[in-house]
Amino acid sequence: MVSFVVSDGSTMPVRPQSHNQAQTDYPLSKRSYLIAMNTSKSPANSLTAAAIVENVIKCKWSLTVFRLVREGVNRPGAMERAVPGLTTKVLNERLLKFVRFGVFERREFAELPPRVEYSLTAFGQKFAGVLDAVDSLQKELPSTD
Amino acid sequence: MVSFVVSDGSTMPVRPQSHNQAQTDYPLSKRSYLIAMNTSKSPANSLTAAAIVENVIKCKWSLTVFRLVREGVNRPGAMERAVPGLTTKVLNERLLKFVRFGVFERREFAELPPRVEYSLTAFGQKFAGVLDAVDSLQKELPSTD
DNA sequence: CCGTATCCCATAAGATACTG
DNA sequence: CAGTATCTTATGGGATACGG
Repeated sequence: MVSFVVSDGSTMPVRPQSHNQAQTDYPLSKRSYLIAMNTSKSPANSLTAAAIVENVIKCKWSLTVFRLVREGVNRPGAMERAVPGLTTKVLNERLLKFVRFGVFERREFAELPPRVEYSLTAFGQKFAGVLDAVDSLQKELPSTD
Repeated sequence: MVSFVVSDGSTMPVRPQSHNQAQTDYPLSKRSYLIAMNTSKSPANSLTAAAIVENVIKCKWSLTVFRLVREGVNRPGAMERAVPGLTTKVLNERLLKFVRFGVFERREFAELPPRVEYSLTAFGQKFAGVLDAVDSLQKELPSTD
């Protein structure tokens, strides 16, 4: 009977599985699961969408900031005031990332006091599609009642 | 003329803006941007979809692991082998989170050597809609050629 | 108002070893 | 094979202060 060597030197008997596939027989090669997941600094056009979403979203506040801008709360000060807990530092980190990845656009007005507004780029509009998918997920959740 | 006090005690003259809105006049109240963003440990049914996505996605490997399972690479060993750089520890952390949030289902077979398979739950299928949105984003990216 | 810099703590994550 | 534990390093993020 086939046996399986355990780390301590002992063996475990092997009951063949249905298809009894060898350990090399897996449906998927390593492929390119990684190629995009890099946290590189390069702009959007050298990354996959998945990588952009990861880079941009994997932060506690990313979705919040995105929604704010999308809904018109587009001045840093307003955003900070609208969301208790959101700090200047983190907000700016997110804004920079969104801008760097071509999701947000930054417009500065030559006024005093200074005024800056962020808005979605054309690509950012598409990006919103992801959030819409998230929202539609909501409907699938068991009711919280 | 109205002036604006700078931190050093000096003042900056203020040129009124188009609508010259007061600083309290912002389009959005604080609302519930936060309510869902908690990193609570509770299962899916007490969280919003956005929170689930954040909790589950805000990891370097989450999207990768999700795709693996979705495409049928559903045994931990296979996943680890399929993705260079993915470690046991991180993989298990992600698998546990996915299971806890009801995205993955874990099936254990009473065999030797032990076999475990993960698969998408019904909710997980819906979750995939988010990834589809990500993939469709890909088409909107400037060509990398 | 907008943005940057620092210091400090919490969490993420890679490497490694080990149990069932 | 599947999973847990531990240790160390890297990164995230909150608070605060400051400069344009």
